[in-house]
Amino acid sequence: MGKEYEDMRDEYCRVLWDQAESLRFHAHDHSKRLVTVRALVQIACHDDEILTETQAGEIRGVGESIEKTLSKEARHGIPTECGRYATAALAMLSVLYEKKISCIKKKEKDALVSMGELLSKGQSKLESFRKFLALDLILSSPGACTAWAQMQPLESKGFVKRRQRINMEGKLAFELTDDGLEHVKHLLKERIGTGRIQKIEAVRSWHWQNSPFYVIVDHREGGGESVKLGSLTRRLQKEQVPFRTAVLNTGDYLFVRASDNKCFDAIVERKTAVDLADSIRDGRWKRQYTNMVEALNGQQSNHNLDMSGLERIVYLIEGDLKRYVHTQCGCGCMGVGKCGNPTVEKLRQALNEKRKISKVHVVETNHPKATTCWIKSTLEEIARKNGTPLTPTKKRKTSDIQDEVKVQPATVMTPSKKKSATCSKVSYAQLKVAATAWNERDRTQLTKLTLPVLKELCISTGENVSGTKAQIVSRLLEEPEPALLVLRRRQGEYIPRDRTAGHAFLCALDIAHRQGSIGLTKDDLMTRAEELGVFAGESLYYEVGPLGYTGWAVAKDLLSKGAVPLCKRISSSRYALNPIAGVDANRKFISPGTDIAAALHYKAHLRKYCKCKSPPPQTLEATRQITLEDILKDHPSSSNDDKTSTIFFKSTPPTKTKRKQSKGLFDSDDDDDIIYENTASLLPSLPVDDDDVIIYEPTKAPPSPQSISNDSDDDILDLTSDVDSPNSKARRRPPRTSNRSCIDLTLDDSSDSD
DNA sequence: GGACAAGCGTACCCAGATCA
DNA sequence: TGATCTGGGTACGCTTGTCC
Repeated sequence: MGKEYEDMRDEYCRVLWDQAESLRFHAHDHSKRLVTVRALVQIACHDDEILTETQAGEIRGVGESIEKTLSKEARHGIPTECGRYATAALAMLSVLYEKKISCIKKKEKDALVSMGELLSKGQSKLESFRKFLALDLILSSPGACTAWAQMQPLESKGFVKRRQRINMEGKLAFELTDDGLEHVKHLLKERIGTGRIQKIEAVRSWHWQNSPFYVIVDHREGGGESVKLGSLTRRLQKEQVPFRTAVLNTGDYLFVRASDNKCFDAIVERKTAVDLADSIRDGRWKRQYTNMVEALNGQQSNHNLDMSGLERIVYLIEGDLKRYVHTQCGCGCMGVGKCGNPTVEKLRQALNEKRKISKVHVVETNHPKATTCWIKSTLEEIARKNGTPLTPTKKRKTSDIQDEVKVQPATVMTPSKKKSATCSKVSYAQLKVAATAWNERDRTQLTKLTLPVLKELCISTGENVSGTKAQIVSRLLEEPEPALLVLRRRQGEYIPRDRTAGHAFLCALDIAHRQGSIGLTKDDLMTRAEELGVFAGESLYYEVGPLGYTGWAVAKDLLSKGAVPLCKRISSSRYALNPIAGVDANRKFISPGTDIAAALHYKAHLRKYCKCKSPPPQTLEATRQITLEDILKDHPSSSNDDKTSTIFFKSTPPTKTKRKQSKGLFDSDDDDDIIYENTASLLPSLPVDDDDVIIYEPTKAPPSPQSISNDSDDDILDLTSDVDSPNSKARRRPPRTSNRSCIDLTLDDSSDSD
């Protein structure tokens, strides 16, 4: 039996409420108080149990200082009053929820609750020692009431809408939004006080006896408080990933075949940002690496496990390093996690050093959820490659059911937005003929095909299906897209269209990223994107209307669209690719912006849009073009067991990828491989025949980077390049905002004007 | 089976409002 | 004052139905 823990959400909210109250009397603490209340509401509305301050600290809006307050002030064993809520946020949501439900039942449209009613009813649902101030006091001084202050974050979260109603008490009325309704339904039921402590058991295993493959989790990960109390094991359980915990000498996770205890694919070391900094500081980083190398070489064993199937080491880095920079010491050390720890730059340097090593992969995720999804997809892929797909719906043992908290039903894989992608009317045989003609670049054969077949082929290869037959055939004869872009489109995730401003920005950022820049300013990005020639319009600076169009409007989409935005602002004035992977609403793994940008940039070179001389290396998994095998394997009627359009994430061992040359175990590779090595293992790959060797046939081989240019890493954009551009008409010279020339593109970031 | 048009959805872009 | 946010318009691409 695992140790029992306590859900601390209510207690943390009490602590933050008290802190917000104490800040009420100091005008200069106003913003600090707002932050505290916002954090309080975030914790109050959090879906899952929060067992530790570390877990609380993972929540958006809960920073380091609040985390510290929680660890100092929170006490265990305080039950919430029976039938009451510990926070005003939940009490008010409960009032609005009841009103909304009654309106839905009565088929009334207006579910508004007046401010006065909200206060009085909310008070009755709140723990007895908490009070809303009187309505007139709140109206005269809205910030005075900490209970009422919790309404604003609820509005910001989109749970509640505020309306002006002159005839209602307080002249304001509130309504639960549809989003809010969906979210609070279970939350309110679960969080109402029972007068006793809710105990939660640490999850130690799930269904591993019944599965052909399972994950072994180091028991310190599975149950250790310092590493977030097995939040990951509960997530594994939620995702129906079979696992058990055990003491591992090396690594945190292993993928094991049940029949013979053989480990497959990777030995995984998970590190949070702070843990990474700590381990570098105290020497564990080197020690653990040496141990893992020995394990990989068969010089070390873990209990009865057969380690011969291990092919690589994976570092799973969880969380944004920058978020944990310690500034409170005031000494200027800027250490991650605590004073004296290495800085973000040092950590990045350490990770980049690991990326240079073949057989070592660094995967960055933004959240334990993304980490879980990576583990799940890797295990699925291992099982699939070894001919025994996971069957998570096997009959459960009673003991397992007892161990369970709440297991969500198996998530349905994201269906394609396009109907035709999943509801193919084209038979496998027809598609095979079409794909073969496509593979051989045979225009005559392609022209003989029917339009539906050609359109199906377009979908499989990621091309648009519109246009006449001749247009479609011509489109299909272009260089194939990188497989990663085809996958992302099918996931319904945002990709800027070809030759738009967004496409150009990502190409420019890709170059900067590979040159080691820590980000580009708006001006710099505009200038570089313009000079690439990727943008099909006259100019990104084209002046239209009183304000003048700068093409910059699309930047907001790059920063916001999709489950994992492609870009991020790294400071108030600098933009960079998002290096961190994540998951979408259906818990499918989403590749990071760095990979998508590399794929788009590579495509721009394949199709001769881009004039630069620094194309992404052909050796990257992100630039792997879609192949005949990919298309056929993905057809619902292919021989594959999986009849859906599910695309697994292949964990391609370096020895089997199309690397030009492997210099041997743990030797540094060419610099070309450095940047993208990190997520190569994550990149999706349509199931491939036989032994997964990816071979480009000479007839369809993409132009090598060398053929496009024989550049070195520090090459510059050669705008005198004789690459034929379809957009070869004279381009308007962008208005210069600085003295930067194209040569500036080679400058390292330190030289960037800001 | 192919071509075409209408209707619809989405990405892109514009322009005014708001924020820092 | 410059940057960002946001709502609305436009163009493009996709789906579906119809006609040849």
